[in-house]
Amino acid sequence: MLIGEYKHTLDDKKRLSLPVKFRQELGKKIVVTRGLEGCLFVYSQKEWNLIAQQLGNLGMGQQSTRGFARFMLAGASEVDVDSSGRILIPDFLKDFAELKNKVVFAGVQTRVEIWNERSWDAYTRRIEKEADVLAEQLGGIGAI
Amino acid sequence: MLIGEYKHTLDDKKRLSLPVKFRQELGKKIVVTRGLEGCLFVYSQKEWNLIAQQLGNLGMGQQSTRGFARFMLAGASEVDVDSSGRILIPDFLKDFAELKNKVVFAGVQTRVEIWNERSWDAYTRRIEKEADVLAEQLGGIGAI
DNA sequence: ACTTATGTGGGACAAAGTGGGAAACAACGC
DNA sequence: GCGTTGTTTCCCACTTTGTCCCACATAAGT
Repeated sequence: MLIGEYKHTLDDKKRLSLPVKFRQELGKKIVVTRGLEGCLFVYSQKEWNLIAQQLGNLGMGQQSTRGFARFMLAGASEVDVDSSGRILIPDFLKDFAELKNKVVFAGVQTRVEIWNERSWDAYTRRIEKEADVLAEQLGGIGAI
Repeated sequence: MLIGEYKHTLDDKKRLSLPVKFRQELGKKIVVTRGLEGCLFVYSQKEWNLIAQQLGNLGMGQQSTRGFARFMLAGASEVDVDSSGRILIPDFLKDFAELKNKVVFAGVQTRVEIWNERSWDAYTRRIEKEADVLAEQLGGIGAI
């Protein structure tokens, strides 16, 4: 399971080293795509196949699902992990997520998210405040 | 069942020894996550899997559950217990809970909580004052 | 008082993360 | 065609952090 939070640096050559804890589970070929709330989603090849299949199953019927499928599929990029555990972030994804020198990796079970540091800090601060309320709601379904 | 209160020290290397009474029940691999009221939650691998599964079942459709899943999952860290019964607290969790040199372990049935000493003292003092009121509320449902 | 268990500290070593240079490659102008 | 420029890829090296191991101190039990 992919969990945890790590701060890494995106260097001038657009290289980004993956946290060691994620390397084994992600494998040598991974998929990076546009995510929600302005971050990037990272999947292992295997997980990506499942996601792609589910997006395909949504069908062509509705405009909104077509849009979401395009968002995820067209925004996807297959990248190799190099010998020192680093990946190259394509320009359009770097721009999309507004990645600067400092980025945050966040493991969320089946995927890893890549955030611009400032956005992540702002997001977590907001969620922290809401966490108590959310916990109460979820408590009702026995989650905690 | 995990019960009791223990004061331990977090050293310069961010090492923290677990109270002996908790070691057996928690096992060799444990999970530390962001908790509520500014403390950390500690679960055994087994307990954590139950929680992670329920969080996974929430799906990534809704914004609020996505937020809470990120809070709990990205806020989590799987840590090993070393040969002398110590764990390493990641930086972001140390910052989150504002842990200083002295911390408090509190056993709460299925989980252990880790508190900054001052927050714990303040929290318990507050709860003590409210205890009689809380007891009345709980008395109404036959708990006490 | 002696032995055992527990909590704490420090030093040595290994590994992770990061930066920079050299080689390979393509695009461009002269 | 040739050289220049800029980009990409690979490899090496440095710095910091994490990990392991051992030692000491205090407390508890015999």
